Amino acid sequence: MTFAQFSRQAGLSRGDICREILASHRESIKAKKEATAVKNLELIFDATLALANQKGFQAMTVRDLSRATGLSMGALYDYFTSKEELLEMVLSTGRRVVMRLLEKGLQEAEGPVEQLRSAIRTHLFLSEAMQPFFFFAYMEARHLGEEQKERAKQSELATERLLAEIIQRGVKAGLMATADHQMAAALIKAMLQDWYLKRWKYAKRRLSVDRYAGFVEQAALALCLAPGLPSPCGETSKS
Amino acid sequence: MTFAQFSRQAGLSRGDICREILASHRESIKAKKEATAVKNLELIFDATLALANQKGFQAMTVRDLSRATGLSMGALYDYFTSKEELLEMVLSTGRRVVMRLLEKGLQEAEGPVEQLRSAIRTHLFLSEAMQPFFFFAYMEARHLGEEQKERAKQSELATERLLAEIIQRGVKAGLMATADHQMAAALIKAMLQDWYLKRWKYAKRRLSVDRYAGFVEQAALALCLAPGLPSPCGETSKS
DNA sequence: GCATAAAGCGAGCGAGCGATCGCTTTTTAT
DNA sequence: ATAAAAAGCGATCGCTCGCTCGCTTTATGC
Repeated sequence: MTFAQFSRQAGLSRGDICREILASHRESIKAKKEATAVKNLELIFDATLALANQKGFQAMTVRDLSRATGLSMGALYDYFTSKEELLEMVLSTGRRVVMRLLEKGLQEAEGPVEQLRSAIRTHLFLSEAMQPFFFFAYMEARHLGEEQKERAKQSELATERLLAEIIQRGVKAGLMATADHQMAAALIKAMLQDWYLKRWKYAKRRLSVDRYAGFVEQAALALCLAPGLPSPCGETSKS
Repeated sequence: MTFAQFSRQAGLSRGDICREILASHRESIKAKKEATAVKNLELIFDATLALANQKGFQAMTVRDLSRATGLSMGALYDYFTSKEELLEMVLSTGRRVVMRLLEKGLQEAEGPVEQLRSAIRTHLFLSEAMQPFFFFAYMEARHLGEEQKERAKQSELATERLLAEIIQRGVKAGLMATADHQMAAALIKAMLQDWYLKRWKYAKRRLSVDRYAGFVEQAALALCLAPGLPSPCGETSKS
């Protein structure tokens, strides 16, 4: 699977996402006509991600947002009740879309090794297609309230667990060998996240997400398949 | 080398660091007596890192800092001329200390494999000893002015290059095999950074930095020594 | 074409920010 | 004990922020 193939089948247009936001915040959004509401929500969300990723959500002012969208202060507040709610809208909607696509992309592979490859590619392609959102969610998570911050941490742990369980199945099937499947998953996750956190670095090197995915796959398999290396926690591998 | 050994020999007390800050900003700091200045600089820097890592530097107010340090607004401004200068003071001093210790820690290993191990451990132990600073520098880098932001990027690339050069020497010596030493270095760096970025996760698991270092070492060697895997960029390994 | 609803506007509000400075308290030296 | 120097203080300033609301403009239905 390449990124081009993934993009074609994922079908995550901004319009669809904004329609979803509209549906889940119908009562607090003043606009009555769907076409108008979706058009402005697209403007607002694009501008929010662009501005916040450049200078941080706290440093971004609602007046900045007004300038970037072409909407007045008053018009903006027809779509959210406070700046904090805007943050929460972006994050909760994004998280929902990501979770849906991640689970969908994983059901199709069979065998632990293929599942690991699939999980790596799906995660990378998703973070490529929604890079501004992924970066935003990572950097702004600590500015959230306690319950929202907890959800962000749970989201991180959930994707790590997903990787760990694949590796655990691989070990049980005798296809993989690692001293600690949770730790292996954590290291793989760190490599996956580097793609959207260090975009500037990889963009400068003209490295495509397909090639990056290839490297991470190779590294992950070297890590999980490697036999006989001394285990750092005192046990040897289980194979 | 363990973290305990590293801590003993590194000798980076807060007092020493603050004395260094004082020396490099002597003209703009109003306090005349060194003892007083160092004591207050310690208060200010500790509180700044704690507050900024909890809510972000932008969201932290100088009044928060006043409350946390027990110093008045006026007294604080005897130690920096603006909130922005405070940010720059913390980052530039931290960067200087880190660079000095990193280079010092690396001169003592011989042979590419031992140098790679040493680089991994030194980086991890340093980020453990100065975790608040590392986290701060990572998260606040984009709030800096353009020239400071450029220095932060250069710093990131410098440590990556350091790893890449070790791997390149290992390949030339026939001890390592990888399709792309720069990419291998980038992935190792991502694993190193995860330690101070996801502190909450590893703390909850009661994972020591020594054990984490063992895992990363194992992963890095699996990545660099792995023979015969198909290269994702179309060439086979050079060995 | 007109009445009504929907959408959009932006000056203005109070709050809280970074930063200042004339004054008081503490320390030091004689 | 006293004068000078150093350190510490916090009310106050100008400014910008998030947010509001009465008004204008645009779209819709008959």
